[in-house]
Amino acid sequence: MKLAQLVGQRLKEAPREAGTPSHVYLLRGGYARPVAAGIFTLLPLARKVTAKIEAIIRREMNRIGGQEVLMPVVLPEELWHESGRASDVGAELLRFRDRNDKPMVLAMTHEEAVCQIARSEIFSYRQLPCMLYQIQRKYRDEARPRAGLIRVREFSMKDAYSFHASQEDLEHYYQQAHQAYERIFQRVGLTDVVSIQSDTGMMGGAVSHEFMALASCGEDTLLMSPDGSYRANREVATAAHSFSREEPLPLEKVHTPGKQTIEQVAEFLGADKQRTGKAVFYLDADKKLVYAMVRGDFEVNESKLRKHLGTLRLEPADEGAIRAAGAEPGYASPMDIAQDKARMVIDPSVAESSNLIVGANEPDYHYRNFNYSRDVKEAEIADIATVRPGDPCPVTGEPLLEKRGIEVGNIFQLGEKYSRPMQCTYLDEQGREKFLLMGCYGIGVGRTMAAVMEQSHDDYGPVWPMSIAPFQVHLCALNSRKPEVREAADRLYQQLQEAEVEVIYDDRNEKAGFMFSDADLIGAPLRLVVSPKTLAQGQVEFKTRDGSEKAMFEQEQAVAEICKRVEAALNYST
RNA sequence: CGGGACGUAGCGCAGUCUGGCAGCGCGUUUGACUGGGGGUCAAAAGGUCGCGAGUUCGAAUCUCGCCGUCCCGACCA
Repeated sequence: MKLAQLVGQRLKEAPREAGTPSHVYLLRGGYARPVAAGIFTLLPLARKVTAKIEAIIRREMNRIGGQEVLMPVVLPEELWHESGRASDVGAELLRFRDRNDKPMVLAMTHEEAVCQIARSEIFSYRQLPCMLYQIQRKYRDEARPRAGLIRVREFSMKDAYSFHASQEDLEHYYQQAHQAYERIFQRVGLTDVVSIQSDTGMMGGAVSHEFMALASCGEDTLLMSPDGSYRANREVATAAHSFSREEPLPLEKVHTPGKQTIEQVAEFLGADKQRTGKAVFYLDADKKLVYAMVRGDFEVNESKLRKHLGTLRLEPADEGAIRAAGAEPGYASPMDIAQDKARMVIDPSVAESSNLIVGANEPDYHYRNFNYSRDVKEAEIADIATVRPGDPCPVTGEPLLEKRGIEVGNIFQLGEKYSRPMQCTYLDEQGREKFLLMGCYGIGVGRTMAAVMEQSHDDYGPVWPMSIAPFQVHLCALNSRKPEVREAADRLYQQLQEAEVEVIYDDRNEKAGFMFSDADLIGAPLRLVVSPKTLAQGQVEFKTRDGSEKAMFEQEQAVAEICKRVEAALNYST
């Protein structure tokens, strides 16, 4: 391919909307163009990269017995009613009607569709286990797309679904999938990927892991022990706190005029925030009030709370709802909540501490010396506190580190979550009808490309690993109007093509710096430069994009060297 | 959905406060020179100033409404 004909202009300056490195280089390098918020066209460079990522995914899915299928993007909404998710998910699911006024949706994932196949095609334990996968587009009507291809509304995803006759078999396969994912991310060149415990969220199921590419622009927050033995999404992370108990002192009502926040109360009473209790009110999916309480120096973790409550939605409660349960906003007391009007969930940081300052349930008053076991009759105790960096690791006890990550993949043990409502059954050896046990496994393709860019770039552009580079070699002919340069470069171009090396050839009559800048933005791992200077020595210049190597070769040697390196880099073995 | 910023040529921006010919740099086209990190000179093409109303002799500029994009938060397999 000649660079002059490559569609996708390189830009000297980044468009204003681009913030993160991958977003900047996707736009500057001519990889992708925005069509609407969170909706992109992939230009040839990006499509070459994603095609290579997809090929790697296919190989690894096939290796663990995957069978590729292709399910539709447009699905009847009734399928989503069958699974029960039509009412669980909100506006992210784009719903519309077809010409016959039939309610339809754009698939945001394909559990329902694959269940429909499973129940019509899988009848016997003899067919199990099996796994179906596809690489297909998904649409999620995200409230806030961001960071280029990292969070988009329409995207390409590899999604896989496995079916099993037993929990043991599901768990065994889950391990295989986990290993396949590690191979995939290694092969695409992601250097910092960790699998972490995660929230199952709307997918449901018992066990799940997220694969996180560590990157500062990542939107997920991870907590890790320094030795890496504990890794969890902040949504589920726990800490091994120890709380000190003291002899309970008598309750004492104190005047705290106008002091509503923890900061104000603690400062006014000259106490540490650790000596206070913080009340936070929510409304669950049924609009029932939830009273959540953590120690004053903690924050309520809504993911953990949601999971504990078994609800998919939580919203902050307004003052009216709080008052309706007999609580005073700003001065809420855990002792005066009408039990039938609110669910009270108390974090161990409160339940296991002594003599805390809490609200007195009337304006401008707090209590000192609140003790959960003495002062509260009925409440649920659950870990609902957000873990902070520095908190003690639940495994090693060391201070936890906080990192940011891009979720490039995830795997779930779904069990019967979908097979039961959708009636996906098979007959076991005894002829009994049973529900299929399912696992599901996703990888975001475009997001993976962006994550590689985030992890592998310099000030001039992406530095692609050979395995997914849009081109393997960038050939520059400097001063190409000189016949000897053109002749030598043309010959190199031809030889490389004949050797089936993927080469981008820049024979434009441009200044060296201009051409090098374009080459940096395209990011091919190897570069050859032909110029009057190199030809004076009968040679061409060889460079690696990462700057680690530079050498002069005779032409034939150069071709041989390139072939050798391309082959070596792609010859992946496990 | 809450808060903030922005919308003028393909990209980056000035002009808007204080109404009066639509500008600059880069990129693109043509030619010459140049030749190892976005070069120089000359010429050229390229605009419903986000959209719609209104005020005015006159609106990119003032007023009202709408749309879009980005950032922070909420939300999110």
